[in-house]
Amino acid sequence: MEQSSEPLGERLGYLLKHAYLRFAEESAAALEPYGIDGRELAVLAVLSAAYPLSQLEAAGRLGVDRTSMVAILDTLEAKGLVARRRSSEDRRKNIVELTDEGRDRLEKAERARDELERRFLAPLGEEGARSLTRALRALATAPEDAAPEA
Amino acid sequence: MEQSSEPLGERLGYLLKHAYLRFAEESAAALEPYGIDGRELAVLAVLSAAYPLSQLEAAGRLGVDRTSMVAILDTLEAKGLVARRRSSEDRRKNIVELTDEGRDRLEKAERARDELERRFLAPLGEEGARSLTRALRALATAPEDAAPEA
DNA sequence: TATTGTTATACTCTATAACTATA
DNA sequence: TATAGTTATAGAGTATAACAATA
Repeated sequence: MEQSSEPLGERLGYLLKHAYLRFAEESAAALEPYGIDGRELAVLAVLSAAYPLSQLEAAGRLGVDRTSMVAILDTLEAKGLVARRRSSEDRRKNIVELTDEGRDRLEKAERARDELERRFLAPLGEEGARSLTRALRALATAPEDAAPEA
Repeated sequence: MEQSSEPLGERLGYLLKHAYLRFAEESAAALEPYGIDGRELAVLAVLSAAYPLSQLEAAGRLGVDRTSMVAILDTLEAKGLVARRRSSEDRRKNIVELTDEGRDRLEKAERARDELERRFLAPLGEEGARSLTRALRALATAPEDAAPEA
């Protein structure tokens, strides 16, 4: 008597997890030459905004909590890619800014990430890649949070 | 000067991770009434095969290592859903089988998982859901591993 | 010697609580 | 009192090494 369910490798949970894990693996490899990981790259990108951000603001935009942000910034600061300075307006706040090297690293690593995304999605074809991104966007956000697009 | 990269919420890594996390969250909620998690359900499903499996064989089919399998089976055995017995042919091996209650639980939890998958993918429509599954299947397996379908 | 199950250990990620300095 | 940054701690999850029984 065979089980009625599909093979394990077809289950949605398995597929989502392994698609993510495989991307994470390739992402680590693609960013390795730049000495940062995906999370650090996201922080650098956030900090490249038009106006300077505090640690808490940066954390809020990335959906990480402030204690994690401390650790990430410690690492990035040790690498010389960001600099903290006390806000003169509110001395509780740290303003975090990219160093020149941080800006340079961001630009190069972003190119590598972009190239990786293209390579990773290549097997799907152009229309398939667009369709996947659209679907993931719909699924990644809980229905309650979903803001109707303008 | 605005950054050239897309918003963080559009990055492939972010989308894959959060789509997975959201499914994992809903999956936990959907299975909660049955007293098992997704991993335990997968083990039960594997053990419902036509012929009995050893711990190592079960671990191999799920891609978990044998030390993790020990812990999962400890839990499932404590819940009365599986039973271990020494193989009489090779006394190093544990044959693991579903109990009657395990079989019953598997059936009910599988229905809940199936229902969850449908509900989770509903926003995509029927064709969108099929297309996503197809894409994830292509991405979840590394190109080298990809076996051409018969 | 190699394999199966087991235990112990370590390492990463993340979440929580508590401390400090400032407001 | 509340907020921003920090530190310490604990909890999942996973990987590695070593051990006992058996082959």
